[in-house]
Amino acid sequence: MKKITTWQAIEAEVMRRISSKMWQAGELIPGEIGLAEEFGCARATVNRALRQLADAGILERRRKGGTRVARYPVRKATLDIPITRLEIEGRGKAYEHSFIGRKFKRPPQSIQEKMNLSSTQKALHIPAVHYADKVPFLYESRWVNLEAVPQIKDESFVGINANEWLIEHAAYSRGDIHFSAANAKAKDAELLKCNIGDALFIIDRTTWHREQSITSVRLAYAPGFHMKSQI
Amino acid sequence: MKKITTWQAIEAEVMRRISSKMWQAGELIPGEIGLAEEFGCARATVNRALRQLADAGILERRRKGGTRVARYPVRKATLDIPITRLEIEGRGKAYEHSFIGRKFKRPPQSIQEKMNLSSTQKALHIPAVHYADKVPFLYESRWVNLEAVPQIKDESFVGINANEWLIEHAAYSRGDIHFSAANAKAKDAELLKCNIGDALFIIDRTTWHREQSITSVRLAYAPGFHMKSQI
DNA sequence: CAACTTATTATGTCTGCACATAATAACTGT
DNA sequence: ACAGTTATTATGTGCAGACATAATAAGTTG
Repeated sequence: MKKITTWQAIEAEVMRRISSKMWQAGELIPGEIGLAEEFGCARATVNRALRQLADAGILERRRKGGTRVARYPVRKATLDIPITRLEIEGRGKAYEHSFIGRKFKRPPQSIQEKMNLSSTQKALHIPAVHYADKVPFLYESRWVNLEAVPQIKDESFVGINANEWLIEHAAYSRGDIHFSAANAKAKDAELLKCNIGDALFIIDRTTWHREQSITSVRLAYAPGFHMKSQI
Repeated sequence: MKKITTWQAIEAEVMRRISSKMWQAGELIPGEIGLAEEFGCARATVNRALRQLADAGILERRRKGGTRVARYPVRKATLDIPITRLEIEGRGKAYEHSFIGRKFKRPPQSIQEKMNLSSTQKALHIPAVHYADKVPFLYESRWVNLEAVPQIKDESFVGINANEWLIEHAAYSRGDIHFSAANAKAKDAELLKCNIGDALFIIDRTTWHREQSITSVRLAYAPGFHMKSQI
C-alpha cells in the first residue's frame, strides 16, 4: 500500500475518487480517522485536504454528521478585483483619470437605500473616468458617506484618485458587490465615448465599516471589457 | 499579557494592526515565531491565521522573505456559480428548460479557438433555454467535444441525460470563465423574448479534462440579471 | 570581481496527541 | 408517548516538535 502523506496528494486522490464515481454525489465518505489509516498519514493531514475541498464547494462537512460529496457542487469562481490603475498598467497601457465633478448633495434614492442613509442625509458624489492610453476605460460614479470618513473632505485628490485614497483610508472593509449588464445611457455614452445603448459591464459595490456605509460605487466599463477567472 | 490562542482571534488582531496602520502597507511584519511568543500560542496557530489572510490577498508571504502587508490588496470576490435549475428554484420559481436543437457539426472559428479544435473537427452543438415560471431566464449555447467525452454519444440521443451527464462531469473539471456584457442579437432576443440590443450579462466557460477541451458554453442571461457576491 | 558553493532563515508541512464543539442517538423518568 | 438529559461521534482546533523547501546571505574560489 502506497502512503499518501501530503495534503495536496490526498486532495487529488479524493478528487479522483469523486470524479471516477467511486464516491458518488451525496454519498458519505469515510471519516478522517479511516482515511488517515488508509493513507498512512496523520488525521490533521487528511483534515487539511478535506477542508480545502469543502472550501471549494466539492465536499460538505458537518460535525458528527461526517463528510459527503456535494450533491450540487457550487462552483466558486474567484474574481480578482484589482485597482483600476494597476489593471490598466498591467495591460501595458498608460493610466490617467479625471474627475467629472465633486458635489456634496443628497444622493438618489437607490443610493440612499444601498448605503442605508436617511432621506435627508447628504453624501459626497465623485464621478470620474479612468483612461487607458487616452481611451476611456471605466466610468466610476462614487458616493462617499462623509460621516464615516470625514477626513476625505479636505483631500484634494491631486495625484491620487478617490479609489486609491479610500483603499488607503478605509481599506480592508467588507462589502457587497454586484455584477450586471446595462445599456449605456446618454451620460455613460458621453463619458465612455461609446454609443447610447451599448452593453456595458457594470459592477456595483458598497463597502461598510461596522454598521456604517463608507462608499457606494457604480463602475461602468467601456464596451468590450470582460473579466477572466478560473474555476 | 493576554493570550490569543485561536487562529480566528489572531487573524482579527492582525487585521486590526493593519487597518490601524500599526503595520503599514508593504511593511514586513514579525515572523511566526515572534508572533507565537507574543500571543502565547503555537506557531502552527499563527501560521493558520496568516495563511488565511494571505489567501484573502491581505498579506504576502515568501519563504525566507517573511510576511508583509500587501501594498495593493487585491480584493477577491468569490462568485458562486450554481446549477441553473437550483438557482431558479432557489428564487421560488418553477424551472423548465427546452433544447433548441442538437447538431453534430463544425463549430464557428471562435469556438474552435476556445476549445483548441482543428478546423475540420466537428463538435456537438446543444443550444437550450432555461425558464423561470415560463419566463426565459437563460439562453445556453453549448458545444461538446465528442472526442473528449465519447461516452456521451451513447446517452446523448436518449433525452436530457446528456446534459445531466455533462453537468456531473464538468462539475469537477477545471476551466476558464469569462464575464462580460453584450447587446442582444436577433437570436438572443428571440429566445429570451427581449429586444434586440438589450444589454445581456454573458458568461463564457470552457472546461478541460487534462489537455483536452470537454465543453465550451456561452450563457446569455435575460435582461435584469445580476450576480451577487461579498468581498 | 564574478561565478559558484554553502549556510542561514522564514515559511510550509507532517506527526501524534489532546481537548473543544456541534449534532445526533440513546436513554431517562413521568 | 413525550420532553428533557446524557452519551456518543466526527469534525474543528490547539500544541510541541520535527523536518522540508525556497530564497537569500555569506563565504569561497578562480
